[in-house]
Amino acid sequence: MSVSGPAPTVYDVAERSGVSIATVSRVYRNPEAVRPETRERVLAVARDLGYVPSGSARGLASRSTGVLGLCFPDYSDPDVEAAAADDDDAAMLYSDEIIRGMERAARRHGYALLIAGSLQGGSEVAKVAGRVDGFAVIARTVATAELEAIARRQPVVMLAGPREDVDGADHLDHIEVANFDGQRELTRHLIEDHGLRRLAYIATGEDSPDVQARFRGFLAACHAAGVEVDDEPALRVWMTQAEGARAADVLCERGGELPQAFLFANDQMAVGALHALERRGLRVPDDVVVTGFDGIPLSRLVRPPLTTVRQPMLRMGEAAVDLLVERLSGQRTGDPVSMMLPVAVVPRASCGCGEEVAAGPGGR
Amino acid sequence: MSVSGPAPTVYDVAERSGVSIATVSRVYRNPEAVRPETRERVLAVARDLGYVPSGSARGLASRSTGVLGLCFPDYSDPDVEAAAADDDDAAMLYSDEIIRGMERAARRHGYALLIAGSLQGGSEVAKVAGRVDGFAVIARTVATAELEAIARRQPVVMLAGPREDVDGADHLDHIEVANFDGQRELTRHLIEDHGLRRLAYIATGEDSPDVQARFRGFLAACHAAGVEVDDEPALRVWMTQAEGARAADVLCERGGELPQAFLFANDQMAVGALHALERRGLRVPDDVVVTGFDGIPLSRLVRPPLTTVRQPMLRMGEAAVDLLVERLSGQRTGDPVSMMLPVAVVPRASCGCGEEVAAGPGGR
DNA sequence: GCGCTACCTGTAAGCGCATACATCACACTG
DNA sequence: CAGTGTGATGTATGCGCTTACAGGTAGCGC
Repeated sequence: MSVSGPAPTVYDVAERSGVSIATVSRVYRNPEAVRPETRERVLAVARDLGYVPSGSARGLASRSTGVLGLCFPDYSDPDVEAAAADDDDAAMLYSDEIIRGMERAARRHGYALLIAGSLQGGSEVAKVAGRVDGFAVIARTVATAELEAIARRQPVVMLAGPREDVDGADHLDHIEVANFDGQRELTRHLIEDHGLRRLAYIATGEDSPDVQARFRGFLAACHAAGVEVDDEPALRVWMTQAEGARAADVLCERGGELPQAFLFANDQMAVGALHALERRGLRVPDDVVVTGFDGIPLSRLVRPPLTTVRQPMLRMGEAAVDLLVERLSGQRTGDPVSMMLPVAVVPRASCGCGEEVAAGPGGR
Repeated sequence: MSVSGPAPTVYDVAERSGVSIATVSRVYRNPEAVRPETRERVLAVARDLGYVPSGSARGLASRSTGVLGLCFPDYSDPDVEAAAADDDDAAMLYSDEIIRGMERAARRHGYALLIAGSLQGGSEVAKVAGRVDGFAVIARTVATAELEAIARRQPVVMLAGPREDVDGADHLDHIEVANFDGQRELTRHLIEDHGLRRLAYIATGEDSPDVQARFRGFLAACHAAGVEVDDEPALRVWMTQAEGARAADVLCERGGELPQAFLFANDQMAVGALHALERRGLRVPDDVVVTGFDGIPLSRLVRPPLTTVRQPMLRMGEAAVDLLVERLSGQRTGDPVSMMLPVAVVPRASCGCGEEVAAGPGGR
């Protein structure tokens, strides 16, 4: 009933099917090179021995693993019991979407995906780097210097984060999202198309480069339109729904004129604010406009549907795999590339735009 | 700029730091066994050589990889371009949550996670099985016979699916969710606490064992309460929002008395139905009660908040890792276990229950 | 000063597979 | 019938590391 003895190897299969280990190996790696009847015989033996080729041995011998990797940060509560019970946390994360994008793309290219999160920049990199042919790292998960050293010997692509992070890194490919452009465009939309001028930007406490870029995009649009704004966000809170609700409360109770619009640095906060405003009896968008950033699925489902900027996270995962595969296949060998994925402003009811996008789930 | 030569090995590090390869190895595997100054010297050399131990070689030599695996089905549109643009599909999937649960739990135990999806039961199992110390498989991804053969040599746990699937499998551990109990309990709630008797169950087209169990739970509750129902679901549609909306429309237009409640086999369909009913001017829960199943995050965010049954997907991932680790550490060696995770009915406004749970995101 | 122990380091033998190369059988060609 | 090519298989080596086991050195008590 329990695990029975050591796993069978090529030697076992070879012996029992009366061939050499080379032939067994060929049955798996290069089946056409083996006579059909031999092949069948070997496979039959393998099957009833429960033989599975050792990935480690194969990796060693062939100098490639057939696996791509991803290192991502996990900011979650270390106490997983709590995290599991936490609704807010159960929403789809940034990284989940990248994982899915990468896994699908990797599979298309015949690779599997090895993932390893890290809490405080632990050295899971080494664990990953050593067992994959190439890997992606979400920005700020691993020190750039360490990555650069590894990237000298194996393809590495950095995801998100600003380009400056990879300046001076001669080997890191880089993919980022047009945070700046997206927030600027959304802000421009509010100013020009909706005629708003009193705007409050709510950023996050962590100094995420992405959030910084978004805020700069916001500033740029304001300056371009001659709208007065502070050089600092109106508020900084954590990027959760609860905190977004709190932010809305704070801004409402802060003296002076109520802003015409709350621009949140992500959707989660914006959704929280929507609820807080509803409780206060303020109507969105009539009394105040609310916008988010990310384009998470529920941004479309809240009432009113949330105007936001859609980030192509799945695409980012795919693009990462593409870059890695290009390097691995030798199609590309030169200097590192730095690509920027476009984002799309998604105007919905929370900024006063038509209901057409909010019509419902049927409207694909 | 490009990848420069072969990766450095223990030999390179050993040579340049004037020690033997055994010492280099010990620096990584058993640092206390090496004199501190030696250790530092080796690490320094390793660092500036960009040395990373080869996972394959280590795996071969030590007969363990430090990696756990997960095989899951991916029903998504093979055309990823389309899938990426598809909102419905961008919702958090079943598997995403399991992946996250497993990754976190694996990390706590010092393992990384290797994931491989499969479209039509391709043999990604072999790819995974060969490179991990143990792995989990979501039901119906891989033929049970094949799994059983592998499970003779390495811990394997089957996730979800009915217990019958692992009957006769002497080596497969098994984790399932109390689908039957959950749906029965929810149904009982509608019948007894809300006094409803005309219930319509909407199942899915695929004959998922989980959905079947849910339907049986529904039937059991009806029979127990003496409520008349067909032996077949009122309708079978795909498990998407769009299809849920369509289902609601069909049921509304079907002649005869309108059911008092629509019980959907999952949340996605129920959310779709909510929108469809709103369009038709029907009020939930006053005109008709709607319930879902799964407890996905957006079930709490739609209006009205959706009564549902919460499935502990993160827990399932954790439990899978726990089982694997127990086997690997030799803490457990006997017959396979089959555990059932409890679910919780979450009564919310869509069945007429209090608004307290729907108060907002702040209410943790 | 001797033997003993404790600690550190080196030696060497694989781990299971891929693969270049050698071998062999078997047509075919001329 | 020797000569030559072709396809199937075997032989042998090494991939980079872990890990007994075997030294070697220094400290200790007597």
